[in-house]
Amino acid sequence: MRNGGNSTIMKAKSPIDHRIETSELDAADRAILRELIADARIARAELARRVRLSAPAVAERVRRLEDRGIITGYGARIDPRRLGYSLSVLIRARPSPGLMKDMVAAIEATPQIVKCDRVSGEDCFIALAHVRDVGEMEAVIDRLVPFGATNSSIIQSATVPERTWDLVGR
Amino acid sequence: MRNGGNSTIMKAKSPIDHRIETSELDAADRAILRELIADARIARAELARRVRLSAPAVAERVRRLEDRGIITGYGARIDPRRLGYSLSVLIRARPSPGLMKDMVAAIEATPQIVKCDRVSGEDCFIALAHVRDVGEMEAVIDRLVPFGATNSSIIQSATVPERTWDLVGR
DNA sequence: AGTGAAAGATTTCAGGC
DNA sequence: GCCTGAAATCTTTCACT
Repeated sequence: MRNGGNSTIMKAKSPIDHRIETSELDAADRAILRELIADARIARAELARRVRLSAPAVAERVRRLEDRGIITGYGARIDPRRLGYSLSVLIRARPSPGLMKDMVAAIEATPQIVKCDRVSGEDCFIALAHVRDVGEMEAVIDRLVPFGATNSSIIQSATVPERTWDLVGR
Repeated sequence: MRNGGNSTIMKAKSPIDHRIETSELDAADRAILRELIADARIARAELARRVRLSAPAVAERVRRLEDRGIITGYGARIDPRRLGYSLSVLIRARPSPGLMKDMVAAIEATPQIVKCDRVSGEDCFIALAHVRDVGEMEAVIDRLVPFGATNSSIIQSATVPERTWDLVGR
């Protein structure tokens, strides 16, 4: 036991200090996760160098992270702007009584909506749509309007641009 | 010119039918994008088989998609639940007059917030936070409260679970 | 631009600690 | 659970179409 001995489960001190402790993961696993979140296509050999293990050891750990469901997959990140989608919109939606199903169907049938969460609170859904222009935005919204109230916010910039790795901790 | 000849730029017919045409991208590029969005770690050789090109041709196309800024990177997808973050929360926030900077600082300093967009409309920010429990959620919200109004929605499920590939079209 | 083949890396599989 | 070393596979480069 060389690296895995100290399954560091730190105790939180203040409510906010819940230390982003990743139960069951040792420092090597966390390092691997951080590297793979930042660059999924890194070579195993290079990854091994960075976390100071051998290539087979890293491969085995990655496999276990996948098996345990911690890593769910690997994806290319694309820039919707470069594909001609110059506007990104967050749409909050609350279906009218009895029209929930229809609104869900409309959301699913609208390809510009690339993600939609069901949420608690005053809204029911929060959807993310990428559209080519204001006209297309209007068209997307008009698809939902028959089934309830909507509230749209155009995304102006990313104040915090994706930093999932912070969840992993050191 | 064998595959790249017909840069299919289809004309949209109805506002919603903006056919998700990916200007300048031919069918092979789009197929490559879809495959890489779905699985970034696919071997070039396998990718080549699927889009029916040779490995060097695919490698060259991928390189150009990266250079053109269409592919911005590759990342491992992780499941926050499996890391102990059992609650995901969308927090809308509107800073009080003059406290915008402070609120941004608070957002940036809160690692549970893994993403935050500046938006138009009645809110200013929409942040995504992963927290371990209700107590930690409260702690995160309490960090923002001094600087303005907030409105939290717990994510219950994913009505549409990430389908960026739909932007790419066929 | 794409193909096919060769050289260089990488990943995987043994066996041992 | 990890390491070293060898075999299989993949990636990259280069000459040619």
